[in-house]
This record gives sequence, C-alpha cells and structure tokens, in this order.
Amino acid sequence: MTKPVRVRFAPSPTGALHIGGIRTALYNYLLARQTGGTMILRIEDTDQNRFVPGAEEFIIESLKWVGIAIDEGQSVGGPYAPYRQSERKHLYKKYVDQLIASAKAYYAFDSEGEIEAMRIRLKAEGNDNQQYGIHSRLSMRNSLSLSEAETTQLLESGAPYVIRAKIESGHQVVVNDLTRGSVTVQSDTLDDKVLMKSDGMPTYHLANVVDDYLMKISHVIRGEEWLPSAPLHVLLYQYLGWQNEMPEFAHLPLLLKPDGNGKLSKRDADKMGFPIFPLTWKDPHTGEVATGYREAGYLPQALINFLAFLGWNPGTEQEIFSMTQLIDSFAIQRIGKAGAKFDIQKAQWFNQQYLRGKSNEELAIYLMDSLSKENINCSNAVAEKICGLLKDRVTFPQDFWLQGKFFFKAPTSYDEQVTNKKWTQEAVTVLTQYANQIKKSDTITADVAKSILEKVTSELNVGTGKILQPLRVSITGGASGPDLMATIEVLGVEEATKRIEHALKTIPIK
RNA sequence: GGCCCGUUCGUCUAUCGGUUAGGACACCAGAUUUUCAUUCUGGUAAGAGGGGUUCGACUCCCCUACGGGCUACCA
Repeated sequence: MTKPVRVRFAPSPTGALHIGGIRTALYNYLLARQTGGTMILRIEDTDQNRFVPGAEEFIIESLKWVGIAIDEGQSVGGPYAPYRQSERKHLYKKYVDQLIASAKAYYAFDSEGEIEAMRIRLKAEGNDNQQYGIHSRLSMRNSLSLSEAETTQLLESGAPYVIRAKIESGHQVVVNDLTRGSVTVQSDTLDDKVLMKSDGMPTYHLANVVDDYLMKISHVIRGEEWLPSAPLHVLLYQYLGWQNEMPEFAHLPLLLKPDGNGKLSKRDADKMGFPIFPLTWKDPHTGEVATGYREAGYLPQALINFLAFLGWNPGTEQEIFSMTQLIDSFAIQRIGKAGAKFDIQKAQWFNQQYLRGKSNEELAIYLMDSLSKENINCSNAVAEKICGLLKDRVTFPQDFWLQGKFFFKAPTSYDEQVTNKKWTQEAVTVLTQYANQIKKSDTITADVAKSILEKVTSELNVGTGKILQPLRVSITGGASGPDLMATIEVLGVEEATKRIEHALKTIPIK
C-alpha cells in the first residue's frame, strides 16, 4: 500500500518569496492535486535573527495570487498545527534527547573562536576536511571528549551549548532521488551538523526531518541547493528509527540568472531588468521596493505556465497549459536535471498568449481600470472596441492604455520622422479635402472612412501610401498603431476632423 | 580547497543505441498589411573535449574541461 501523498512547501520568512520558490511550490501542488493528496504550507522560521516582518504574509498572498491553494498549514490550519516552526519549538526537544540517549548526538560547548581556531589548525596541517566531525570532534570541547562529570557540570552551570549530530564513520549514505537517481556519499565527508542551537531552537535540518515525519510527508520536493544536506537528513531518519517512514526526495534543478552566472537570488530583484518576486515587495529594513510580476502586468496563469516549463516539460509539443492541464500532465520523472537560465522574453510571450486568449469584454476591464485612474469616462462598448483593435499588439494589460491613449487624448506632439518627411503640400491638400469630406456625415464607419479617403486621393491623383502616415500622425500623433480607419470610426467624425484640422494648422509644411 | 550535481541551437527543451537531431522563445528574410504590429512562409543556429563499450553512440562507462550548488549555532 502506498502512502497518501502529502507534500509541503516550506519557505523561510526571511524576505520576499521569489519565483524559484513559486516554482517549487507549484511542483508540490501539481503532485498533490494530481494524486488527490494534500498540499501543506509550513513556515520554517527557526532562525529568529533573520525574521522579516511581512514576509510570511507575502508568501501566503503570493501563493494565492498564482493560484496555488493550500490545503493545510499556516493560514488555514490543520490536524498537525501549528505549522510555524517557531511555535513548535517544544516538540523538537524530545527527539534531540532521544538522539543524545542513543548516542547519535552530543553536546558541544565550543565557542565560535574555538571552532575557527580548529579550522585554521586543520588547514595548516594540510587536512582537506576542516569540518567539525569525525576527524576533529575529539579535539573539541564536547560530551564526547569531556568526561561525563565535566559535561554534567558544564550543563548545570548553564554554559551555552549546541547539540550536534554524531555522524558515524565508514558508512555509505544513499539518497534516492526521484529526479537524479541515487546519490551516494561517504559518511566521513559529512560534518557533525548542529541540530539544536544554543537558543534552544532546532536548526533547519532537525526541524525539517522531525516535522516531515510528524506531518506524514510523503514527498520532499525542494530545490537542488538542499541536495548536499540530504544525506544528513537520511541519516537523521535512520538515527531516529524512522527509516520506513522516510519520504521520497526530489531535488529540483535551480533557476539560474540569465547570464548563467549563479542561481537566481533575492538580491537580484529588479537588477536584472525583470521582476523576481511574484508581488511587489518593499523591504522593511532598507525601504527598497522591488516590482512584482503582478504589478508588472503578468497574468498569474502565464507566470505559472512559464515557470512550470522551467525544469519540466510534458514531452509533447504543447506549451500552453492551464493549471488543470498541468495537474493532469505533471510527472516528477519528467523533471530535468540541469539548471535553467531565466529568460524573461519567453515569459512575455506566454503573457501575450494568455492575454490574447481573453475576450474583448475581459480585456475592456483592464482598459477601464486604467481609464478610471486617469479620470476618463468611457463606455464599455467603446472600451471593448478599442481592446479588440489593440489586442494583437499588446503584451501587458496596461498596454491597452499606453498604446491607446490617443483614443482619449488628442495628440499634443507629432512624430517628427513623419512630419519631416511626409508632411508635404500634397499631403496637406489631401488631408484638407479629406477633413471636409468626412465632416459631411454625422457618423462614420471604417469602411466609409476608407472609401472617402480613396475617393479623395484618386481625385487628387495622389497615392494613398503617401497619405496614410500623415493622416495617422494628425490623428494619433504617432507613426504606428492599430488600423487607422477603424480608429477614425471609434473617434467619430467630429473628433477626427478636429484633430486633422488642428494638425493642419500646427504642422509646418515641408 | 573539499563534497555533491550538472553539460543538446543564444535561451527553454524533445530524443530514453540506428532521426536529414524535432519544437518553442529570440533573431534574420520573404509574403500579407499601400505604414507599424499581427498573421503566414522560409531561414540561421546545438550534442563541451578526449578515450572506451558496440555493427552502430547525443544516448552507456571512464577521464578532462567548464558550469552550478553546498561547505554557518541561515534556510
């Protein structure tokens, strides 16, 4: 019988969650949904020095925005509450005591300076391995090197201490990883990691293993940066007698910077020219603001689709996947091994695809939103029409306003490339005629606007090509844009004529 | 330095011993659009290097190189 799938996303609230974290959460979520399992959110805040106010809320809001629902955990509760490790402090002592009792862990009283001195000494001796562990532990001040009486005396005197894992020599530790097969390391190369800090808090390693066990986690899906400590975790399961309850591991390839130089990190926010956080984040200490994907105009579905493909692919040529489709198609076996360089252009392409998939009604909401910020009134019908015209030209929702401003505001300046080259006497004559002609009717359609233009140009024997750009410039101010005739239709006769006439008055003839 | 992981077009990737090494993004060209964008068509572009194993290696093994991760009382 296989265990029910229970996966967890376990971020540390040391700042804003970045998109690498979102991808990790996503893969966990996909597996949970696919198998009818449970998605758990656990907050790993065992380092009280690195606590950042607002970070936990940011994590929760980010997951919500991208559509990753939490079944159990911080913010929603559940049978294994609390889900914040700092509130679980009392739970860990029991297990660390168990490890001490079974001689799998020991007390260590060394100061920072003493440890530093040890490293320097080992290095000077030409020792490759400068770790606190098998080769050095007996030369340090701990319950292994000290007599029982000395240890007891130190503990009773309240001397600060940590508890370290006692890694046994001469073993092969095997980590079976779902994405990269089995990874074997010699236990002698591992160090005696601190399990319990002097403030009584567990380190990540202990808390993680204990909580995964207590919460009956079936799969640990996390970033590759954890692979080096996975052997320790495996040993901990063994030392605690939980080898049969050990979860499956899957270490994900890292998200790399676009230049391939290192993994994507929080400090890269905004420096690489693209967002790194799902939501805008203001660092509470420095006050620095980093724009999020949401605020930059990315649709959560597009971000998810893009992220899903960074390190995973379905093996088919389909690239557009809804969350539901991702859930159906996801397979841990198809997760890649190599780090993926981040390419924002592909993210933009996904965004464009998702935007185009929306109806004009849906798109109009974006435009209306921008318009209300500008205090501009507009009917839904017109907004929809404008969005329809702009649909194939936009990448982000805000582009409807940015590229469609001229529908609401007459140009205040004209593209000089066009006015310098094409604003000729000939053009002026045609435009004057054209304005006079369209003026005659109250309303105008794109077709009519076009036929009138054709009529005027043929009467004056001027090629339409020479006229189109000057006409566009007079109406929109710009050199390019959506279909001009349709634009005139939206603007209406009165506004269009007004703009043409204004241009005629202000632009000097070349 | 040590330990671990990785390496197919510029980027994301397909390929699970036999393919003209496929797709997507980006880029370039042509067509359509009497402009731009869109759309369509086409194109440039890849198995890090060296040894094996094999009738046959991108694919399996080894070495080297390169890249990445870890090496804290951080996660």
